[in-house]
Amino acid sequence: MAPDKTITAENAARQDFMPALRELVRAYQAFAAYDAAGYREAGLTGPQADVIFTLGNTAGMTFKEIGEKTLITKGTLTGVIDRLEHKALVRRVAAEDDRRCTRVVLTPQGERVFEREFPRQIAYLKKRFDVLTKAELKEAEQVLRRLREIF
Amino acid sequence: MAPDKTITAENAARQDFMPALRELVRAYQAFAAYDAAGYREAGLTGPQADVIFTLGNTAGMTFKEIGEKTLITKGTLTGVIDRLEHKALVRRVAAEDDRRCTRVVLTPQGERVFEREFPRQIAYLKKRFDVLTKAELKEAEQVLRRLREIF
DNA sequence: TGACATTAGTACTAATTAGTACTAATGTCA
DNA sequence: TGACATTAGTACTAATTAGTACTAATGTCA
Repeated sequence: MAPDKTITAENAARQDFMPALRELVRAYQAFAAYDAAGYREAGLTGPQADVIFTLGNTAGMTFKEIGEKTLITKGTLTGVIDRLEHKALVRRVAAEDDRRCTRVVLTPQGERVFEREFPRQIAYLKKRFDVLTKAELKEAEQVLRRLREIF
Repeated sequence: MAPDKTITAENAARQDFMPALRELVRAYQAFAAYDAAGYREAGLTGPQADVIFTLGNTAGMTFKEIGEKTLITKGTLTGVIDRLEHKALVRRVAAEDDRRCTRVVLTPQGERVFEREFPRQIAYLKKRFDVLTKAELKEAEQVLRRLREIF
C-alpha cells in the first residue's frame, strides 16, 4: 500500500522539497541585504541603481527595454525615472522613429555615477564571492539554472 | 607578472562570479513569481500569507517574534497586522507578562484560512519541485547553504 | 530610589510595487 | 480609408518597504 501523501496543515512543512526551498530564499535574502548595503552608500535605491547600471555604456533605452532588463513594471518605472530625472542622472528623449516611445539616456552626470558606482559595487560583491572556487561557482550556476527551469 | 585585475566599468560585468550571481537572482525571481501567483488567488498578499502561515499552529507571537520569522521590520509589520485585523483574520492581545508586548493571534476565521491555504500553497509549490530528484534537492540545499554562508 | 539604557510597538515619510484605467500613436487588414 | 487591435507611457490606488522619531514599559546598577 502506498502511504497517504495528502498534504495537510500538519505535514505540509515536512515535504521533501522544503529544505531546498528554504535555502533558496535565505541565500537570496542574504545576498540582497549585502547588495543593498552597497548601493545605499552610493545614495541610490535598488531600482535606481538597477536602471543606472542597465543604461551604462548604451545609447539609452525605451521604457519597455528597461522594464524587460530590470523586471520593473512600466507603471513603477515612471516613478523611478521621474526621481532619477529629478536628480539629473537621466533624461527623457523623444524617440525619432516611433512617437509612442520615450528613450531614457544617462546625462553626463549619470554617466559619471555609473563609471564610479558600477565597478565599486561589483568589486564590493567580489569580496564575498572570491571565497568560492571556480568549481563551486560552476556548480552553483548549474544548480540554480536547474531550479529556475522548473518554474 | 600577474594580470591587471582592476575592475572597471568595462570589465565589471565579466567577472567570474557574475553567471552564478545572475542565476541566483533569476532562480529566486522565478520562484517568487510562481509563489505569489498562488497566494494571490487566495486573496492574500505576500506578507499577509507569510504572517498567517507563521502564526498557524501556534498560540500566537509577539511583533518581535513575527518580525524575526518573516523578516518584516516592525514598522512595516504594524500596517500588515492592521490590515489582517481589519479582515478579522488576527487579533491583538495584550501580553500578560510584559506590558510592552502585544501578542498577535489567529482568529477562528484566520485559523480556517490557514488550514485551507497553507496546505494548498505547499501542494501548489510541490507540483513544480516534484520534477527534482532527492539527489538534486540535496545538492541544491547544500550549494545554497554555501552561498548563504559567504555573506 | 533614580538616572540611564533597552525593548516593544506606533506614527510618519519617501520610495517601491503590481495592477487598472487612460490617452496618444502606430499597425493591420478588409 | 477606416474600424479595430496593439503598443508605449502616464495617472492613480492600495499595499509594502526601510528608516526615523516617538511613547510607554521594563531592566540595570550605583
